[in-house]
Amino acid sequence: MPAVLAKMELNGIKVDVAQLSRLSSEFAQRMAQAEEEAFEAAGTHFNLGSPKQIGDIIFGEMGLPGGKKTKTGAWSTDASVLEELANAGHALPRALLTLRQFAKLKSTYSDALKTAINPDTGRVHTSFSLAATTTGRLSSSEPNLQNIPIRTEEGRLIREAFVAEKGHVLVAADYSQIELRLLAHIAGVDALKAAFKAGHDIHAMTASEMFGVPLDQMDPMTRRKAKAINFGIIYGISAFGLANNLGIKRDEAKAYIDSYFEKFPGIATYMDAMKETAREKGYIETVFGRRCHFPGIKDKNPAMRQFAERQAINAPIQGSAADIIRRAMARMDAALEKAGLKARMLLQVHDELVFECPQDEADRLIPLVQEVMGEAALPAVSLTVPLVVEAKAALTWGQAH
DNA sequence: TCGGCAAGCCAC
DNA sequence: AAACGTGGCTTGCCGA
Repeated sequence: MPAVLAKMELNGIKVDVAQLSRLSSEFAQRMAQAEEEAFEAAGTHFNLGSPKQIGDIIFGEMGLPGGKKTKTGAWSTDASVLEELANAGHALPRALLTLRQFAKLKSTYSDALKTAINPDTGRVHTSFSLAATTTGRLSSSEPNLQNIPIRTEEGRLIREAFVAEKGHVLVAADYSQIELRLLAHIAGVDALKAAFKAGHDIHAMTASEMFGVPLDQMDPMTRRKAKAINFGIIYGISAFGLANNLGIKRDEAKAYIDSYFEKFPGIATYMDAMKETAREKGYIETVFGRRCHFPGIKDKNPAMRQFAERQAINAPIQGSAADIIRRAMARMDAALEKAGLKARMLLQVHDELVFECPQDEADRLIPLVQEVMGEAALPAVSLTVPLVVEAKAALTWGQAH
């Protein structure tokens, strides 16, 4: 296994070539159909892959209500813009969304993964960079296996093409809500810590606190709003960003954020503390004391400074999570060997580890992995929230979730 | 033909 | 003035 200073290569993962080929054909057909519908709706032929031409047609010739502009001043034609127009009943934006979806899946995944197969091993070997991110996360490239689709039904088919060797299974083990748990620990938010200790649905609980809806009457939309806010908090939220994300007015977003800070006052204190630390020291620390530096925190440009402030809010959380899973990975091979397991660690996806093992080994592998990952902060740090690791074995990566 | 930027989009 | 964190890949487009 080649290993150089800044990169490491793990074992590689098997992909089902025939399945990828079937998907490429399927996606090509769906693209062709969407192209036909797009040209029909536009009443003219143009380059459907060119955002600029799309903008000219939709907002120029067709005169549909334009929304956002890109930073160069062109009409934005991104998914949120097209989605709004499609929902208003316009055929061209709907066709373009479909076309974009399948073009993405085909070019970036089903086609590219086939060419990434190493002929010697018959497997796909990514490269993990160890020092490429500001927070201490790994990154993955050539090919990137940390952004394999999962959120849509069609995209999930790509993940189903990652398979175990004959007689083996894949085991996916992921930390449940690790960043929110770390936020609760680092910021010392008792209400959040209590919820995690009790094993409650954290987004539902947040929604209940903020909107005064009893847990047993929680509706999906209210929970969704709370979920977006929870993520926003981790990212150094702004009313503008939340409004954009949820498709609501800025006033409404601001009211949500104010309400959140009122219910969980420890959060605002935490955010201010991180900004101040970054300003005074130039860096923040993860729970293990690893430092992340933010030179932009003193920039004369306010936008640069504010960006650095949001980074300083996010980095202790994201960085601590990166530390924890790295500690688990560092201990994993020895733990597997000690337990007499043949399992191999194949991939890391920020809060998830993927293993391959003989079929009859999975029942022993799963509790071991859960223990190593769950205890990974110890003995250096004793977290005040539990770390929960969900793990499942299956024949494909998609089914292991 | 090549490199780089912009736009867009996939993941956590 | 800008506007929610961390990445990588693909296409279109423009200039060398």
